[in-house]
Amino acid sequence: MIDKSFNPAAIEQRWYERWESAGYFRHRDPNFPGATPAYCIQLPPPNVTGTLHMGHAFQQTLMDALVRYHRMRGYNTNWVVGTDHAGIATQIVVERQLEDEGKTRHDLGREKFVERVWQWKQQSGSTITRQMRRLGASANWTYADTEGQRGGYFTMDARMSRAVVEVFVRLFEQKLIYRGKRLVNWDPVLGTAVSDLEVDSEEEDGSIWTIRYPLQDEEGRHAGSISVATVRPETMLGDVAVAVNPKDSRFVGLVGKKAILPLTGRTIPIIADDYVDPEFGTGAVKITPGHDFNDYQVGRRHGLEPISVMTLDARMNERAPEKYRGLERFQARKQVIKDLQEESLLVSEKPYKLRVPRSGRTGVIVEPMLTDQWFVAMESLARKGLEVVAKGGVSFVPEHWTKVYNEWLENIQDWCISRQLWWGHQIPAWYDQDGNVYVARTEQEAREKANGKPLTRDPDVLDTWFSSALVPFSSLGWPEQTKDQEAFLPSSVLVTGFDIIFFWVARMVMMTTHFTGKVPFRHVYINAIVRDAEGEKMSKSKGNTLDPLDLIDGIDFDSLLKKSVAGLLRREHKEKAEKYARSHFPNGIPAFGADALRFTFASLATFARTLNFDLNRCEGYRNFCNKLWNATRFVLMNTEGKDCGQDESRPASLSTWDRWIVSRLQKTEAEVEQRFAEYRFDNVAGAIYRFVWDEYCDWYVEVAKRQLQDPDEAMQRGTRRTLVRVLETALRLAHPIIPFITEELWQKVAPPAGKKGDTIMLQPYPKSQPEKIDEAAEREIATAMAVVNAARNLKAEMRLTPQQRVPFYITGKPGGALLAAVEALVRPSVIHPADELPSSESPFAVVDAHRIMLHVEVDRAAERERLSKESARLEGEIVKAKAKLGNTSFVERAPAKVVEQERARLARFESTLAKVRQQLEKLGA
RNA sequence: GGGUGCUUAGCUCAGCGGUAGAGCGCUGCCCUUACAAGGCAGAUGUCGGCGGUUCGAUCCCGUCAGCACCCACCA
Repeated sequence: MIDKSFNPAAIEQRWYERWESAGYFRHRDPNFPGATPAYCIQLPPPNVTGTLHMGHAFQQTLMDALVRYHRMRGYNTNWVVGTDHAGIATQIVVERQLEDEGKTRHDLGREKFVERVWQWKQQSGSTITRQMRRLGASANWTYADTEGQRGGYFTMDARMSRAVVEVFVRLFEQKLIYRGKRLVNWDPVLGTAVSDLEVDSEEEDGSIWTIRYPLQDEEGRHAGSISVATVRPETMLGDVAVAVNPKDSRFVGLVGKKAILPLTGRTIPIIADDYVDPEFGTGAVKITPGHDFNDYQVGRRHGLEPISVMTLDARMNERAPEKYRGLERFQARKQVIKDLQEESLLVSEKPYKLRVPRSGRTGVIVEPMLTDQWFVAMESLARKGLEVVAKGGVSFVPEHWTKVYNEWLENIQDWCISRQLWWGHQIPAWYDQDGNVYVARTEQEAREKANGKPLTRDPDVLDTWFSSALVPFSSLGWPEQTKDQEAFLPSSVLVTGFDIIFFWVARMVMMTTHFTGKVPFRHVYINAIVRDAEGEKMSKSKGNTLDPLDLIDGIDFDSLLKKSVAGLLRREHKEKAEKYARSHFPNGIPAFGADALRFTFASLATFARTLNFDLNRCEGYRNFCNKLWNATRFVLMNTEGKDCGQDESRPASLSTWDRWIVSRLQKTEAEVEQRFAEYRFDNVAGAIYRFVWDEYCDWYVEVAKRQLQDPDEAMQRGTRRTLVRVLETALRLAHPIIPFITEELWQKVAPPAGKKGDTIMLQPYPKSQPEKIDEAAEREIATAMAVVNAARNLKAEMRLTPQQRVPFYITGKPGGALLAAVEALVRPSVIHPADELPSSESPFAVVDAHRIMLHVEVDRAAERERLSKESARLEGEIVKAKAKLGNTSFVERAPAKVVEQERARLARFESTLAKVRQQLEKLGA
């Protein structure tokens, strides 16, 4: 016999290993005879050196549920998984490690540094894949990376790298990749360009300065001045013009004249451009093409050469006056302001709210910097990306995300893909001494192209997202024509967060369409972002993060506290984290197990865009697992070693209750199927929860207890058969969401249910059989339930304990199912079916055609009060119903069915009221 | 400045034209031979405000308010 209560730790560990080693997760050879349709999901590859967080756990739960569901439905499932080299993120981590040793990457040199990163990858690379396994992810780990860690592909392994090079070369040959000196977002701390998407701009408090630029007439004499407004005074050293709006009458005479750029003595032209808003500031704008994106455009329009006045680490360079050289940009700002003040050229300084662009990685203010970079020309790719979505080849769930996708692609800029980092795919481009570029698959090939000239390779690496964009096909063996590609591209659905629609989803669509002519996936399910119970973003500094593993294994308070403050540097963050832990987890976290965690995630997976993770919900679903466990325990106690009707030749009779639960099961199966198709995991989980708990446990099992005592052997046999078969089906139904407990229990339940198999994982998924839906049984049971509920109400009203057994009277010729339920659930001392209730002061209730009574001595006053309340409620309902039916437009215009329903309601209320009044009279006498 | 989503019971959320729902929490009674991680019963809602469409609106439309997020080059 199984344990008295559910203990996840005892069962989870062993099952995963057995599943994996038995090869159940692997896809089948797509060419095997009688191949079933493919079902494929691409995992958004997590950072190879990262750890599993709640967002991952949530996403992966949904993916695993889909994969398990389809596997059981007979699909050839392939959950393609892997890890990402995460260029910047990983490089930063290793650089921090070096920092602790008092070194920089430059001390090591590129080769040694990259070696060191590989070491780190080796060491921590399997953490996250191990954690995925704890969650129960039935992923196809067989696409092993070069180190054979059984972690799926790695975006920098040989196979994936080959695809990256191939794509780069082809795009270059197609002139969709080009190199050029452009203004790009520059992170001066990392010393690399970043893409537009990697820059976040937040509104911050700053200042706006007005500076006076003296004017010069044709003879070089001073002739008044023009004032400009700026939030970045230090960039004035790189000004090349002052711009005004051509329609601005104030400046009509000035266009074409020269201004003297203060502090430098350079003269710069005054130009006219529509870009200038006459209403804003002074109506005149300093133009600094070397350090501002707008000014860059203005400069190009007017043929003005940009002047870059900063070095790559954001200090003033040799183009700035000597005084400022070497000053860091914000020191330079102070100095510039001071000097302008001294020359009486500073008109004003005012507080100002401005949007400050910061690097997503380092948080440092990004500097627009003129550098040589590689770009992907996006226009034609974006057009294809828009087209496949417009034509329905790819569709978003929920649908409204389509708009976000479209709007980004419609306004797309060229993608800067080069990064001045060391960790990543090095760009396959070589230069000769004259600066000619040779893009090639290998150095050998480049040399041939260069006719043997000495070459040096471009030191830059590619944006991590460049390789990620290729995953849908590179993971399946492209550029080889593989069978996997044939079968699993496009994948069925991509499950991911909205935060990477641009970074990843759109780029996969474009690249995959371009290179394979196929879409990467058919559906994009955008999952909610996981927040804490109060709806706050989870962040380490707030201390409100949860580790999914802690929810599975449990953690005591001290360890939790230690973990939550670990790695926090600032004291206020530590205090905050501690406070959060103390108020939310004063006793730590109990071990809920992976199944409970997964069920919780599924239940919370509505179409809302945020998911507030509530520990209490998790506890509730752990309890659900326990309920399932104990229901199984009960069934096993009553079926093991007994005849459960497997032998069809022996008589087994099925009661209305048996037929009812089977009928309900069919409807639940149908609902689950529909909900899965809609990606409404909350409703999948809800349907299973309600069936198991509210119907099977609360009603069927209770009635079954009585049926098992029935003297009729056939009845007993039928009951055992229903008990065990319905349970066995329910376990299969629930398996995609709660794989561990269902496997454990199924192993025990399958034999008495007449099922054979090594694992529940590969059993067929329950399919609704409409012929087993029994509406008559459902109607009869609905009445039986209503009678039981009414009787329970009466008992509660009279303050009878469950143990007190009193005579039960019922009119209206109750059927066997009803009486069985009353016997099992009301537990009267005796049941009296009768034509009329006995004349008594005992309370009674009316249910459909039945009047029921529990015969006891009553407290007349209390009973009068109860009946008065009931009578008032009924009167209210009658008034409402009459008003509705008295409304001629309702009767004439509402559908006949609705009107009929309303009439029936009214009649029911009236007859019940009459009976209640009668009883009241009796009591009042 | 554009755009999207949200506002329903104390909390977290379903529902979405025809009698307001779930889980958790709360109250009361029960250790009834699967389960106290349980059973039974109970309380709790101007379905954000205002208009409109409709026989009928929590649901559709308009509008306002609040919250959240995304995008954007105004110095």
